[in-house]
Amino acid sequence: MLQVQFIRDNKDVVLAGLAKRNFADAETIINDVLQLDETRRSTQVSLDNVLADSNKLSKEIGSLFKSGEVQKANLLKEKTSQLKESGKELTEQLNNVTAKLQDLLYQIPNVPHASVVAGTNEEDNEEIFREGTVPDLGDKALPHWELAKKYDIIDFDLGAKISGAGFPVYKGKGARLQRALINYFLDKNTGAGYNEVQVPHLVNEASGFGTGQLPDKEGQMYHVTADDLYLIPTAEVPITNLYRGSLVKEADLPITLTGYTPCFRREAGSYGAHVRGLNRLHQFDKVEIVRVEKPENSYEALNGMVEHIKGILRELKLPYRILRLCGGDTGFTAALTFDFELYSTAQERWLEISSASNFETFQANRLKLRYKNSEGKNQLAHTLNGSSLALPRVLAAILENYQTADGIKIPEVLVPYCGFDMIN
RNA sequence: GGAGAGGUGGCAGAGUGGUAAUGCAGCAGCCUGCUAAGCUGUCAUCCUUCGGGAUGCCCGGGUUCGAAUCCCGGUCUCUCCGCCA
Repeated sequence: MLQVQFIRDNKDVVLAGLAKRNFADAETIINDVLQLDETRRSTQVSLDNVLADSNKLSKEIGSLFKSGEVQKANLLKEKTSQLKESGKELTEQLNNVTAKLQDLLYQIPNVPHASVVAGTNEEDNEEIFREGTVPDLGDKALPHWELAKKYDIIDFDLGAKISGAGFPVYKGKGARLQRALINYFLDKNTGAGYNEVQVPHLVNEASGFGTGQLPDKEGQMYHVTADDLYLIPTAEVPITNLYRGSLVKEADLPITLTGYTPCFRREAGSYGAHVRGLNRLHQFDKVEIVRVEKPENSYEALNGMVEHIKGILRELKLPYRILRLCGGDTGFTAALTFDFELYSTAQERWLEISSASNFETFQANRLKLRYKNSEGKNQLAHTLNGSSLALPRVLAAILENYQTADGIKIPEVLVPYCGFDMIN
């Protein structure tokens, strides 16, 4: 959520930023926000004055009672009723205007970073880096869902039986490879200084609000209505919310965390060939990294995260590219996002496997995540996160890119984690 | 699931109807020479015409001239019992 003060002071910047996202009616909404803010402030001044008068009277009445002047006190009491009335009215007005303002603020996405280009969808994203070689598999290359069947390592039908489509069952070496990937990713992250955490997979409403999944992405999360909890769509939610409402010491920054969780997404509205196999699931595993940073360090930190993820993909020897998302494709809460995509040789398409973002103060403002700066003042921190990595598509890419006539080779770095070097 | 206790600033911790003590930590300044201490101010949020004003004691209502304090509802934590991996 943007800060009203920021909008007030940087209206042009905000409008220009929202334009890069093709955010409809930006001008109207921003003007409404400013208008409501003004009304809010003037209403508050009026209310404050009424309350001040009322407080003054109360004090007088109090001291009159103390000195035994009951009659005078009772006379003053009558005067308070009118103040009470207008106080009530003004309070109602204030609540009203504040709620409206809040509603509007919740609808405004983050202002993109200066480096983000305008654009409407993924076609406008900029490729900024590419590395690794695409293996030549000839025309006998199988897509991962066929490989999974051939070697009996992932069973989509079984998953469909016990849960539904999009809930695969990993078996044998497939299950072991999953576990290997999780451990490998976590080791890479902790090796880079991230502190490992294990967090709940169900979160309350406040947490959903804190990181921005609620209210607008309500339909994407599984909602356990009996207890009013949500299954997490990403570890970002519980991990970032660890610091909701916190005032951290400057010396404790940066806070760097990593955690493995399953992720649950309803993916309402998804269909077609692009959701086959592991491409899009309702439940998948992911290892996440999260950082809380001082504002002046957050972009350097984002670059550090990008470099870190690059390192992992290099070790896995998978062909990948990095995109800087355009305004229209950048998530609601992010200011700058880099997507990592692996090349799926058999499907001949790029698969997103990581997204690293800087949210600046957008989440922190909702989370009330502040730190005491060097002047002793409380200041909103910057939050960042990235996947390192999302498992299913990495697995898909490994299966497809490492397939041979004899079976699927295991990438070297994963062999110690798997305990085997071939799936056949 | 049943019973009880509790939720006060960054932290600790008073306050049971008259308008949030105190300590520690942080920040600024002053002073002092001895392993850092002392003193002063500041130290939640909003508004402000920069004089101040308002709000704030888990959340939402209510009673009252006046609520951290009393009442009702909710929520969370802790303890005990029950159930149980």
